[in-house]
Amino acid sequence: MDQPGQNAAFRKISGADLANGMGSSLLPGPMPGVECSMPVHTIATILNSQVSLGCRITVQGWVRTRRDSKAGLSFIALHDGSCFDALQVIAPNDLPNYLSEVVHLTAGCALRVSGEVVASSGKGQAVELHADQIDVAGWVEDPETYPIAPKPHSFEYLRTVAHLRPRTNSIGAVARVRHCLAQAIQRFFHEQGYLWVHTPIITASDCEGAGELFRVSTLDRVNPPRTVEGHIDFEQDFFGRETFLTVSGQLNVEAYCLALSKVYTFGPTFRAENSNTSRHLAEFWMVEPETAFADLHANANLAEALLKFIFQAMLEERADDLSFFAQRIDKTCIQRLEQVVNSPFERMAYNEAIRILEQADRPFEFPIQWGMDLQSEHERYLADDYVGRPLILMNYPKKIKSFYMRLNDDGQTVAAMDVLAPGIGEIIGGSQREERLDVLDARLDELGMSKTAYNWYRDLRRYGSVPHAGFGLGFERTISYVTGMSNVRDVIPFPRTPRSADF
RNA sequence: UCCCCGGUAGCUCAGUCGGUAGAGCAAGUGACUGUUAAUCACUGGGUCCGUGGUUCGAGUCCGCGCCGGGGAGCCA
Repeated sequence: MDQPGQNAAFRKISGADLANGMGSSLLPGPMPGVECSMPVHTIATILNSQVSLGCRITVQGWVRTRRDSKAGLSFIALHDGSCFDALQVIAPNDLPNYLSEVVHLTAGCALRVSGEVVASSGKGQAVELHADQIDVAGWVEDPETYPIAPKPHSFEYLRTVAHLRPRTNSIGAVARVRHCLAQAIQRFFHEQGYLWVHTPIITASDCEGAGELFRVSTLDRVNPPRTVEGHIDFEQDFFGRETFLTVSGQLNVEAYCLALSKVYTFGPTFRAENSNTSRHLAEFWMVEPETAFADLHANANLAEALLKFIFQAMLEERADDLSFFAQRIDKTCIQRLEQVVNSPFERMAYNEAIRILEQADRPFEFPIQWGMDLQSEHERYLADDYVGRPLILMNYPKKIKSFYMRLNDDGQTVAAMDVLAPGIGEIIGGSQREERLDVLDARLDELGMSKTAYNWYRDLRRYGSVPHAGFGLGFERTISYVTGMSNVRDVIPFPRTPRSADF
């Protein structure tokens, strides 16, 4: 109802706000100089009973389905993305545009609807909106070829219409889950006293060792400048040297770690690997905390606490979307999250893992041998079958791990760790870093890597070096694990993979 | 990049022995209905991924290419 004072509880909306997509926000408090006749509500607030029955309100969104009844009304399922469920709008046939517009609405049409919130006399919902005004903001020009029909689509097909797939139940739910997880990650680190460090996207380091790099260049592609030897002369490139998109913020964030103690990065990373699997993207997001005065065990504890915190947030904040995933995508996804939150992660040394694999009553394609890198089949056996919950594997042979990982006293293993999630595999890879300059240099020499290229990194070991540790959490793999969506291409808005950068 | 499988209506798929195209859903129209994956009837809808070949004749068989899926490697 338009009682004085009620509007004040909600931010008033202007046309400019609507154009900016702010119309459905529910920020409290008035905005000076902005006038509007009626508050605009998100569907979430209505379905959460935050709006009293009898209130006259406006909602805005897109039609999911329309059903007509000869009782003199139509039912419109209206969706605005604020929650999983659609709002049922009752459109009585005495609306002035009922015959001319309402009965022709199809999936995807954009509407502004005003009316009264009433108790539903149907079964599927508690409340509905009895419309007294329906404005069609945008029609679907050819309903027959509208790519998102009100029916199940394959995810493979939806990738070909990535600009419209967020209108589906699944991808919309993924978007809310992704946001919720991102917020929970930031909240966790903030509450733990970690600083978010914005490490560079462009890097000159061509041997971070984590994968193939994308080159960043402004040189003429057809006739690039050449050196006298005939090589491309990157001296004339934008940065005066060869540069790439980063594959990891780790080395840079270590510098801030050794000044601010507790730091993390959260941003996109890029790998030009020709990987064609359900777990790899050329552009993906990664969370990389780095903690000073921390050893591998503190690092593992942080990884476990982080995952438990964000999964708990999921259970509390996105129950609607989770129940959809449990119903349609992966029956076990909710109990899996509850189990992870409530039970300790298993910790296991690489040596022990090898012993267990040797004794497994199952043949492996790759025979078990100390010193080998664990294959997918081995990780799967350990995490899925032997342990059955998240598993932290630690202390791998140095030969299969990166140069910056701290050498253990046995001289054979390094303080590395992988967190393996059942059904997904590795979602976290991390280590305690080598803080001793002489040991680090020996490793660089051993691997034939240039010490001068790493001078600034070596400086950190020269000036007030301390033990420190960190890890990388694959954000898309985490979303996959939470939702049961089996392909990471379906948990990032616009996936980039080999031979595919559409949209 | 390697191995295996697939590409037919807007979508999901069937298509026998090589003989010229089918279903469900979606869409349109109508009937019915406080409906909710509504139901029922009718109607429209096809570059059978592309290309070359075999054949009297190719959705079907063969070569090459492109795209997609599953697995592997790389990794997060």
